[in-house]
Amino acid sequence: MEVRVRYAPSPTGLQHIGSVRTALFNYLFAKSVGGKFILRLEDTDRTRSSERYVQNLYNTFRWLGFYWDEGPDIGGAAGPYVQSERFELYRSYADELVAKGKAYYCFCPEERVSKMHSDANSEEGEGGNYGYDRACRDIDVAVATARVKAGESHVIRLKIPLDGTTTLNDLLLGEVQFRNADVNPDPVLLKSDGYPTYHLANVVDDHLMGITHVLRAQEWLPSAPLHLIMYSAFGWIPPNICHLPMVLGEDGHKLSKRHGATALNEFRDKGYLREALINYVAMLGASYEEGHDLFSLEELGKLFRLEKINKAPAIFDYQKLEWFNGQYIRQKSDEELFELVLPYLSDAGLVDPSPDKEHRRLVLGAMPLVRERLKFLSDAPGIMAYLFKDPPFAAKEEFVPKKLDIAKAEAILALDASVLKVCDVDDIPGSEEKFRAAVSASGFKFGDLLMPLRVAVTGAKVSPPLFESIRLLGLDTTLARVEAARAFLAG
RNA sequence: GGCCCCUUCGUCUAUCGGUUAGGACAAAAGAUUCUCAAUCUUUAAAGAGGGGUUCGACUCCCCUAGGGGCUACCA
Repeated sequence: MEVRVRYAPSPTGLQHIGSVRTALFNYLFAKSVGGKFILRLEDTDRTRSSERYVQNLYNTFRWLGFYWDEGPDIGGAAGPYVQSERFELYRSYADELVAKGKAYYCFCPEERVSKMHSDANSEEGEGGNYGYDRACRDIDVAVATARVKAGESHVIRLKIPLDGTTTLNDLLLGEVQFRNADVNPDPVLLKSDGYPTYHLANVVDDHLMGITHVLRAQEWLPSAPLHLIMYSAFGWIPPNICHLPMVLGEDGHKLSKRHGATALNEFRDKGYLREALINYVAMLGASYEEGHDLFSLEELGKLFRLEKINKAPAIFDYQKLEWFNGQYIRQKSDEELFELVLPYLSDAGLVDPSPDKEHRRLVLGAMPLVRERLKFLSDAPGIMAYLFKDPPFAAKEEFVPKKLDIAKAEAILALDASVLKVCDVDDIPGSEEKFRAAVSASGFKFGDLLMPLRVAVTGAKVSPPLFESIRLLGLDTTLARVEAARAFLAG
């Protein structure tokens, strides 16, 4: 039988690390067994769902580069893939459960129920289960049906068995037993607005869409028995279920905004590469081959094994992700990196979005100089600005090598200028040779000779390699900057 | 409070009863070097605690502790 898995987000927020991780694991699992990966939009929360988040979802996955085989935007045989478009379905299935005596109409005002919850939470509880008191469970069906027909506002609740146990055979966790008395007492299946809750919709749709494996985050574990009870109420065979370990922030809590960047578009804007993100996230809570840790999406799809996933939650480590990012940046060719970095340079106003020949030459030529200095693509404008405009000079002290003074720095600059004038700046070893010769003649150290020049040319004590930079800029620009710096120091 | 899950270096992990407990990130030191990076070498760093089972436990079982999640007409 063909394996079918789904990613079923609700468009109530931006795509973030946690949800993308679930999606990725589903995708990799599907790939590893030649199955299908399906997207289903769970937009049954009418107040929180928004089209904006749907677009964010599409954008995110287009950027990441792994996509579903069936989904709202590309269609498929099991559609529609948007739950609001399947609206009528859920009512009829909920009614079916009522007819079977597995669910019931509930007329309790929402305020009564929520008051019950808040009371239960404020009392320093003496134990037992909180939640709905099942007041409507035993209303005569005929009476209840009549009230519904009369138009009375109501919800439909699932009858959780009062005793017995429900056993989940989790693909990762193994057998997990729940006493039915501990399960959320009679959860709502159909809301008073006629929309299903997650519980109903996910069970109905997973069944109708032929989902064979449900991989979801471990935060869903407590509702697994409820879903199992529903499957058996319908008389359906439940899918295989696997609860994935959660991703936590540095403080050990569920990853959220306060941990820093968590939304995928933030990572993209910051200049993370999709390869790095995918590679890192895939390795969070799982292991593949020992010995190396750089894997492409394709390799991960081949190597993925459910059994290799860890049960314990994993802490999201931004530093390790940064390392992956550096690795992938360094793998890029000059041309590839050029394309990646260009949007950042143009956003910073350094180059035109479609740069002229001279700017292309500069940017492309700078790629070998900056490649291993970029942690993020967004570092590019800061590192490369001096290539496009004369640097502002911050402070005179910047020019001064250790143990020297401003007058010495100025003298060094004068010397540098004279050496530069006899250099062929395209000949880097040759130029360096000439400067080394000047070292012995002047008595300054090689580094001391270059520091003021570096600051004059690049505007900072930390920069890409000096001689390469000078070659890119050309002798005229370089000498002009040296003169400007001398004037600055003298002034 | 109740229920459930989890527990190897700071972090991500390897180990499927017998290993000097391995690797990666981060950290520290060194090499290299025109700065900063990158790179290379080296170092430090772990089986939560207590009981069992066993000839032998990180590995299996139990208890304790700790961490996490859930406990909605949100998903």
